[in-house]
Amino acid sequence: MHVAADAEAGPVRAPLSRDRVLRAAIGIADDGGLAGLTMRRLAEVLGAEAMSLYYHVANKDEVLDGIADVVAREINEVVDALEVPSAGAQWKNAVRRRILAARQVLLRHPWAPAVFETRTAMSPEILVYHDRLLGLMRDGGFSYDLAHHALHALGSRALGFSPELFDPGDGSTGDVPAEFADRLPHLVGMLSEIAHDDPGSTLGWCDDQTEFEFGLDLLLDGLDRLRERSSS
Amino acid sequence: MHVAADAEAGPVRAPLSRDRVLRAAIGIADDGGLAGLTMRRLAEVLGAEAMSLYYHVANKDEVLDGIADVVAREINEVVDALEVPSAGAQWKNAVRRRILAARQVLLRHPWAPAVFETRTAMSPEILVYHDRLLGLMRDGGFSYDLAHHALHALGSRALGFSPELFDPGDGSTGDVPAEFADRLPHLVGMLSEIAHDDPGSTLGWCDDQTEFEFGLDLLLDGLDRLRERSSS
DNA sequence: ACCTGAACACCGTTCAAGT
DNA sequence: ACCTGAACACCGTTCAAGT
Repeated sequence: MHVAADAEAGPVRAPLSRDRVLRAAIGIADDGGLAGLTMRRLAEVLGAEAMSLYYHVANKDEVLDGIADVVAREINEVVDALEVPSAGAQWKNAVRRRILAARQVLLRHPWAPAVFETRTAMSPEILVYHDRLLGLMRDGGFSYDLAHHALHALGSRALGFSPELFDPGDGSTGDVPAEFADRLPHLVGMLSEIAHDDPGSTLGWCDDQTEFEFGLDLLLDGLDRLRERSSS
Repeated sequence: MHVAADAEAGPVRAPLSRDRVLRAAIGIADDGGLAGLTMRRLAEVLGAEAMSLYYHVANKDEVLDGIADVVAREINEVVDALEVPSAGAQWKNAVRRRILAARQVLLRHPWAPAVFETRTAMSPEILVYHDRLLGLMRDGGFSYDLAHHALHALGSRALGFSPELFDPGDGSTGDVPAEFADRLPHLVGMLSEIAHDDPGSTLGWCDDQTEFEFGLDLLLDGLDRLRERSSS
């Protein structure tokens, strides 16, 4: 009787924990974006009241710190499984492979770059990630000084993303050529040529992956040249 | 009498306008950062009620679009005053000077990069800025295809900023070396060497301007090499 | 130890109403 | 045409209270 009554009140919800809170938060962000991640919605998904979260997490900022760290751990697990030789001139390929692998993880969590950028405290896992990247550069013969500059130069590209400030070829610029043709001659010229080169695409289509790799290789090639110069 | 009564009610406030709203918004952001920019605070500064703003501006997003565009116009005014030769090999210096001038404007509006990054619609002034940048590359002999890649590779660096995902040398990493020394050997090694090279500074101090220029020159040098290769 | 209800101090925004 | 008061539907968070 008592047992039946308990059952009627619903199955006893698994107790909350910091870990369950963070996993639920990632699920919400993956499904509906960062805007949907509120403390109230988070509690709802967990079958609890919003105020219960504060027993396991200090505030929303700690939730954001936490999910950034979980994603960074996921990245570290993936890149640590990579086995790429990194001695001498091979450093560049090793770093490149690592960064592109990290990028694949981030593509599964499109909200993560925005969270990384708002964090002020360093996630422990992101520190580990950069430490390993530094290690690969050291294998290539980088001084700490050059490696330090390199980390700054790569910036978020080191983690596999590159915030698109504006997409010079997205629809918003492509569909007003007539109006701005005389005021934006080079932009219009560029976009029409891109459309011509790739007639099947919508005007101004850009391949994110191609552009990411172009910028990454530009930086890695430049760094490799500086490495050669400094070691000779 | 009537006049005195009116005077007692306070001087008649200048009427609102879209322009006054945007200027006030920039003032708030300059003084207290983006977090302080709320519709209610904005109205208060203007001596009006929050709801009055909606007669001049559709919503807060339009305020953010607007102040981004005003800053971009300020940048365009500064860089258009530059007179730097850009023909042939001189393109690189012209682009470099332009970008560093844009950066100086952004340093006066530290909140602006964050706003640029959240805008989805392109600001007309930012389109103009990039159109001129494309023009300089064309002067240097770039194909539209290479110039297009170049804009993607530069990303926000074209506008004079580079979001610091993490500062490998800021205080938060510098003051836990003992605890993480074994887990982060390269990071700790790098930071201690930087501290040694610059004993007067706090551990891990980084010169933003120096790092910005390092990354920028790495990209520009790489692009120049591609330009030479393609034109030969 | 873990969870909750009620309440507070904020947001952006709508809508009907004032001049 | 321009501005406002009252109100709505949200936020994150505190605090005293429940088990």
